[in-house]
Amino acid sequence: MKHYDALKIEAKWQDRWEKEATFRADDKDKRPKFYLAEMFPYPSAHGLHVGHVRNFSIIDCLTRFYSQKGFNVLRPFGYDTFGLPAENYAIKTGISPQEATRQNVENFRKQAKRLGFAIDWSREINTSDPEYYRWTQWCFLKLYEKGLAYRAESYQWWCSTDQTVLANEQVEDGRCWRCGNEVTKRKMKQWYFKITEYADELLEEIDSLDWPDRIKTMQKNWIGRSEGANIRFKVDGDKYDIEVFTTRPDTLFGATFLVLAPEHELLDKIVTNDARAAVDKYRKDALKKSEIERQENRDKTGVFTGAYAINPATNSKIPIWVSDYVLSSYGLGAIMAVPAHDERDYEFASRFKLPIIRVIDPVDSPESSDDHYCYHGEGVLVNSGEYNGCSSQEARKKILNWLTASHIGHAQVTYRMRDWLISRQRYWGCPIPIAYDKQGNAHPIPVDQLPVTLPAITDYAPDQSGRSALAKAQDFVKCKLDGEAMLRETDTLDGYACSSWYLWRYLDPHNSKQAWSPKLVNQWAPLDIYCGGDHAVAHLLYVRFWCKFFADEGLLSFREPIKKLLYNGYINGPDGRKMSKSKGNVIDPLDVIDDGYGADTLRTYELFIGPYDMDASWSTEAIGGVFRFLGRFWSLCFTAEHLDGADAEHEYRRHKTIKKVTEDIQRTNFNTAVAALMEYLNYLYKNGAAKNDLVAFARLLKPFAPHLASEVLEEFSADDAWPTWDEDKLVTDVMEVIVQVNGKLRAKLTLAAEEVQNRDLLIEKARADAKVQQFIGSKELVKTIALPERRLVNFVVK
RNA sequence: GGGCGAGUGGCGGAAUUGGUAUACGCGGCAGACUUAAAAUCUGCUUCCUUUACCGGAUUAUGGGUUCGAGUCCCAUCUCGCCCACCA
Repeated sequence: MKHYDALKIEAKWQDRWEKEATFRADDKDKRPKFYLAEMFPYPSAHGLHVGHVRNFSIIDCLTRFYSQKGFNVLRPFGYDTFGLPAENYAIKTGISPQEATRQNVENFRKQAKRLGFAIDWSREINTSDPEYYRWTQWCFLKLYEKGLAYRAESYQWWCSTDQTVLANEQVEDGRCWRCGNEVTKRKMKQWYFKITEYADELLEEIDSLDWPDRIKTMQKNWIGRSEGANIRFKVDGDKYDIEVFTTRPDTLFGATFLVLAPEHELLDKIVTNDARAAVDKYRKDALKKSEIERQENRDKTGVFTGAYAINPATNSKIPIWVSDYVLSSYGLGAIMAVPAHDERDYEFASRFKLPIIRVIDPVDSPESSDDHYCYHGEGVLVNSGEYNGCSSQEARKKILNWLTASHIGHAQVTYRMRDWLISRQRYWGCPIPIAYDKQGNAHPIPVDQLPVTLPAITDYAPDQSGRSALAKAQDFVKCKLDGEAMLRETDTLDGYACSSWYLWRYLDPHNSKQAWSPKLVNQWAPLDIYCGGDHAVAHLLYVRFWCKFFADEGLLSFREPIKKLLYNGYINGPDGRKMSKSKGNVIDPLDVIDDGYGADTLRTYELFIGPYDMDASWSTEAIGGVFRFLGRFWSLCFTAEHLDGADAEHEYRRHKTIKKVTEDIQRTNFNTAVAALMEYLNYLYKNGAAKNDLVAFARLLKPFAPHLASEVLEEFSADDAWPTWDEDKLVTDVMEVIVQVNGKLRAKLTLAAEEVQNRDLLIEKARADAKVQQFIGSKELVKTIALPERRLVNFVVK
């Protein structure tokens, strides 16, 4: 007895697809283009996991769907290979990151091929390939040329385990995103990309994107735009001014003290001799605290600097304090404290017995306002001289005008987002193409000398120096530029730089003259659909930033790189917990295939498991249901007798399924598309199937189970063109009508179409039903709702 | 603390503009085939009452709008995610 031998079928088709390069995309094809990609994977030593399979299967389903619909589809694949795991592995084992990466990539490629994805393998890219990172370096130089890559010294997040600085996007809850270690601040000279230059555009264009609202909100929060004012306060009896940022210039009359962040540069200059010792100690302690410690203890602490400032509105002397509740990295690192209308300032003022002056009364409840020192809403100004009686909104404008006219302040927009810190004190990354002369001035490496190749070394471990292991490679460090001896930059680029432009390299992957040809990229990009389950604010913000920059450079003709984003959920272990080796709940997708289920079952199951954007738990039982489904289709095709032709009922079912599956895939409701196919198959299984039915079924199934579908289409000598439905076939002669009494279902009638269309006849038929009669009885009929188009009648009785 | 989203059988989940709640799958029960098991096939499977029919209840809880509410509105509870000393 023959049976569904998934592995045999899959080997046959994978072999054929490989030999025929079936999925190679043609740049010259004139059909409308469709460009899709998943977020390329970091090829770990563990190989593909079920999360990758879900992610790749979503894109593969859409790739095949649009391809079958006749689009010129491009779906590439690549590897994001720079990063800490390979380097840490090298430190542990001595196996070079180059070698480990080579092995991991090979394994990933082999595994991806066993899943039968419709990938154009001729476009494979790898970010640690010198031919790739040569152009990452070129991108860096482009940004440098325009002043958007710069070097500055400041306090940055430092991970003492990984011995490197981190970008703000890589610090999660005060911990390193890689190792989970608590991070602290360290003052270092570092390279940055000026992403804040594009903050407004990045914010404004979010709304135009077909992205999940969740991700859009996260990016908006991350950018965090605030409108307000910068205001200068004179330091009493000194030459210095302290400038603060506030969103509420209307509360200026209530500013009773200033607070500086511990890192503020004027702190040293204004502190009085009496206070110096206490201030120095406070600053030292604050910098030593990790972010976790700062968050755990939110009790306000602080020290008086001994100095005073002049409130420009009241001309009164107000004390200047230092406290770590003011963040050095936001605004100007200094605030005017208005304790009557800001809870943090209120807490601080209460603790240190500082004056509190109310300057805004709520409009609706002026009597009770005495108890509400911390009223932070809008209202009417009091204790504010000439502005008394003015609404707070109005006062905001008036006071800002006065500040501007008298050169004390000006309107200011501030962002929560900071510039992107890109240097890493690690070996396994793209070298920054910069060298320094004897004076320490930075010089870009000329483009014709790229790539600056990462040298092979043997000792990868970073030390406490804050420099990468590259610093020990003397042959690498020493170089000559225009005959002048220089020392190379030994920090490497954040891996996110490598992934900020790969979506364009895919479109011109073998170009040795340019990072990409604008003609080719503008032809294929922007990406029509992108899918991933991570990097909501890091990668997905950076790639938008680079897109805008290169559009300004004339190298791209679009300003947003990704039209539609699908953010897929995770797949947890059968116990509902995150899969991890230590919990012993890891499902290896290759094991699932080799157990006999095959790739078609695995892929279909992962799309059927639930809505693609929700987390799901693996079920070792439920995958059997999908295997049975595919097995039944196989046996219906290859072992059963086929009907000579399809009757009206078969045609109705077929067209209904075509419509449902087509619309569901377009709506990315993959799970219900599979359910519709199961329902159709159950029908065919019971009632027999004609060749037409099976061919249509195979075409609809192909995006989910491409091997089996190909096998069936070959058997019936049919192509894979996406089937279309005929609305006429969905209209039936007889239909079921729902009859309700007081909104409750009481009868289902089977009536001819003409009977339903005739409203009076429909009501008559419905009312004549014995069951309906029973519920209406002798009660008074108040109203009758009859909706032929909804096939529904509702009798309302009293 | 602020913002957003969600709550449907034993389980994963369906219900596209308010119109048959529980599609599809898993699990469970019964039966067929078999010496037996596996596999496969058939039927049943929201809950209560009932041998069965009939009937009643039901989409976290309470209220509202409506001929009709899982879907809309208000309140409450629970969970999830994001932000969080951002001036």
